[in-house]
Amino acid sequence: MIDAHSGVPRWRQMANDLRRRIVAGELAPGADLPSEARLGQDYGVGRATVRRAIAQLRTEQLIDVVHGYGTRVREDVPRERVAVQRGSIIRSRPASPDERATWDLPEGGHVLVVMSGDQIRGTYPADRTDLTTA
Amino acid sequence: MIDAHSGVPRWRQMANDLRRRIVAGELAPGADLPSEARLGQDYGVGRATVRRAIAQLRTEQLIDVVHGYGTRVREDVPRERVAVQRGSIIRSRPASPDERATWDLPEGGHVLVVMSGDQIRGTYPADRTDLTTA
DNA sequence: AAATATTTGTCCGTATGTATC
DNA sequence: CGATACATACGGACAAATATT
Repeated sequence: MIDAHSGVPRWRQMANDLRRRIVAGELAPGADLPSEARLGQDYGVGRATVRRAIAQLRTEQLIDVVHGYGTRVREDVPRERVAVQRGSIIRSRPASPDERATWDLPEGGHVLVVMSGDQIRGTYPADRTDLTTA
Repeated sequence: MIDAHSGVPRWRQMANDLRRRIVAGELAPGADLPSEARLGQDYGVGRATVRRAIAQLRTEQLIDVVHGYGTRVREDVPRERVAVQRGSIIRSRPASPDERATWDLPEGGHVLVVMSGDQIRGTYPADRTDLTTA
């Protein structure tokens, strides 16, 4: 499964393979991934490499990791719809540490910022919000 | 600077401190951060810990890292304004690997997706785009 | 052009701590 | 309490990209 001499880093080959299995539905939403130790055996790599691959899928928000439990394929969350006024400017940027704590956002989580002129009209967690321009 | 017994992981204390220095302007946009080796000496931690802190600031898109060169505080890029039609739905989600390659997005980079009904009207790199609801 | 130094990237092993079951 | 699993942290080694001499 892993070609150590392909020039592609092993952690990336591993992340690519896991991503493919997730997108294909082989690893369905809500399903548990094998443990880090098991993945290391399956792919023939050390734990640091496993964790690098897991970290990648995490920033892509394809999986959720729970300390002491394991790793799960992320399930779709119903998105709340927020109407924005005409003339608004909409921006997506990485959440600050405070914002991550406020909304329990994952690593790399973003927020949607709605502005009017220089005034900030609202800030919303990007992973569970859709903006509508009614 | 680092309290090994505070309960807060050392990499997080380090990331917090570097973030503070960046936001305060002590490390200005475009400025080079010290090398990993130097940071390790300054904070009294190993290289793995330095790299974990750096990775954090990277997902927060506060810094850019160039292989073989070093780490720089990210500079503000002018954002392109894209007008969206009334009735559109706007969503921000993590970029796929293909999208990251297309727009040269950093790890954890997002895209803004503009939809009308179930039709996708446009996809834009979130770090250099503002949407306007004219 | 070429060799050298610097710096980040990858990968491994090991140990210990902490959360969940 | 014990077993399992993820989190933190160190050390070492070599590869690859960049900059300098």
